[in-house]
Amino acid sequence: MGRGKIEIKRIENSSNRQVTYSKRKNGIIKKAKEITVLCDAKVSLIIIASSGKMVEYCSGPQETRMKILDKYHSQSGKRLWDAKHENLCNEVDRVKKDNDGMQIELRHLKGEDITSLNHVDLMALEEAIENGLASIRDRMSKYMDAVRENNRALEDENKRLAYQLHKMMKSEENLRDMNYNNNTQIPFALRVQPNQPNLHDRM
Amino acid sequence: MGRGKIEIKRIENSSNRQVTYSKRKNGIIKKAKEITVLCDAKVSLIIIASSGKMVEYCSGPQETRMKILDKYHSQSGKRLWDAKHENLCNEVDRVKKDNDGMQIELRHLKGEDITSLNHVDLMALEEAIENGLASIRDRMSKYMDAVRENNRALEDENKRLAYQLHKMMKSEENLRDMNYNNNTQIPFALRVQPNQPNLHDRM
DNA sequence: AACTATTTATAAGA
DNA sequence: TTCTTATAAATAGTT
Repeated sequence: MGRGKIEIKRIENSSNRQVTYSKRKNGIIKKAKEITVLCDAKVSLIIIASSGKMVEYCSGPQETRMKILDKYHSQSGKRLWDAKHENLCNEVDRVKKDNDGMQIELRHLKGEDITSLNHVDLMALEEAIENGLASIRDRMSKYMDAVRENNRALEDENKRLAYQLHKMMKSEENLRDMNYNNNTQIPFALRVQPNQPNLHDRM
Repeated sequence: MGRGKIEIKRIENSSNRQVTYSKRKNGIIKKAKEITVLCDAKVSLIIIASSGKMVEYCSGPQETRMKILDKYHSQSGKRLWDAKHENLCNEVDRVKKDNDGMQIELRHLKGEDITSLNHVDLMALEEAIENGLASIRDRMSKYMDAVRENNRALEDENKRLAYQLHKMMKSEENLRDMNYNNNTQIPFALRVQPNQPNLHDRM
C-alpha cells in the first residue's frame, strides 16, 4: 500500500516507525469513524504509541464507551477492571457478612431464633443479655430496695405494736391481779400508717 | 475504494450494510494488528454491530487491555467505570450504614450508649429487651409476687395487731374507769412471724 | 463467498 | 510533520 510492499513486522528504523505509526493511526481512526456512520456500529478504539502517547476514538458520546465496555465485560466474561472492582466487591461481601452476623446477634438478643443454639451459646447469650440489662436492673433494684425498705418498716412497726401490746397485756394482768391499780401508763397513738409507695405506679 | 465511490453516511439497504460492516470490521482489525506489529503500538478495539454482536481486538494478552484502559483513564481524565464503581461505593456505604445502625442497636440492647436516647427510644428499647427477656422476667415476676404477698401479709398482720391493741386499750380504759373489772378477754399470741423469704438468696 | 474495477491508504522520497 | 506520488490494499458493486 505504498511505493513498495512491506512485511508486517516491527519497523526497526525509529523515525520510519514513528511516521508509519502516525499515518496508520489516522487511517484506523478514519476507518472506525466510517464504519460507525456507514453501518450503525459502535466502536471503542484506543491506541497507544510506543512513546506512551494515547489517542482514542469512541463512537458517540462519553457514556457510549462505558456501554461498549459493559458489553465487552458481559460478553467476554473477562473481568476488565478487576483491581478496583473486585476489591469493592470483596468489601461489599465482607460488610454484608458483618451485617448478617449482627442481624443474627440482634435476633438472639431479642430472644428469636434461639432454638438452634447449644448450651454454651445459650449461656453466653444469657450472660450478654444480663450484662445488657444493667440499667434496667438498676431501676429494678432501686424499686426492690424501696419495697424491702417498706417491708422492713412494716416489720419494725409490727414489732413495736407487738411490744406495746405485750406491755398492755402486762398492765392488764397487773390490773386484774391487784383488782385495782394506780397505773399511770400514758396512752399512745392507735393507728400507725407506715410509708408505703404504690407498687403499681412504680412498675 | 471499490467499484464506485460511496458517501460516508448510513447505508440504508440492510443487507448491504451488513456486508459492508463485515468487510470493514475485518479491515479495521487487520489494520489494528498491523500497527501493533509494525509500530510497537498498543491497541484496544471493540466493535459492536447494530445487531449487538461484538468483536474485539487487543494487542497483547488480556491484562494489556486493562493497562490500556488505565492509561485511558489517567490520560483522558474521563472516569470510565465510575458509574459501576460509584454504584459499588454507594452499596458499600449503604451496607456500612446498615452495619452502623445494627451496631448501635446491639450496643443499646447491651445497655451501652443509652445516655443519648430520648424517652420514646428508651421505652422502645426497654420493650425490646423485655420481650427478649421473657424467661428472666418470669423469674423476676414470681419473686416480685412473693415479696408483695409478704408485704400484704405484714400489712394484714399490722392491722390485726393494731386492732387488737386498740381493743386492749379499750379494756384497759374500762378497767381504769371501773377501777375494777370482770373482763373475760382471752390472751393471744404476742409474736407473729410472717412468711418472709430471703431476698438475697432469690436474686 | 468470490470477483474486480476503483477508491483509498500509505511507503518512500522530498 | 507535511506533501507528493507510485503502488499496495481495501472494498463497493456485481455475480
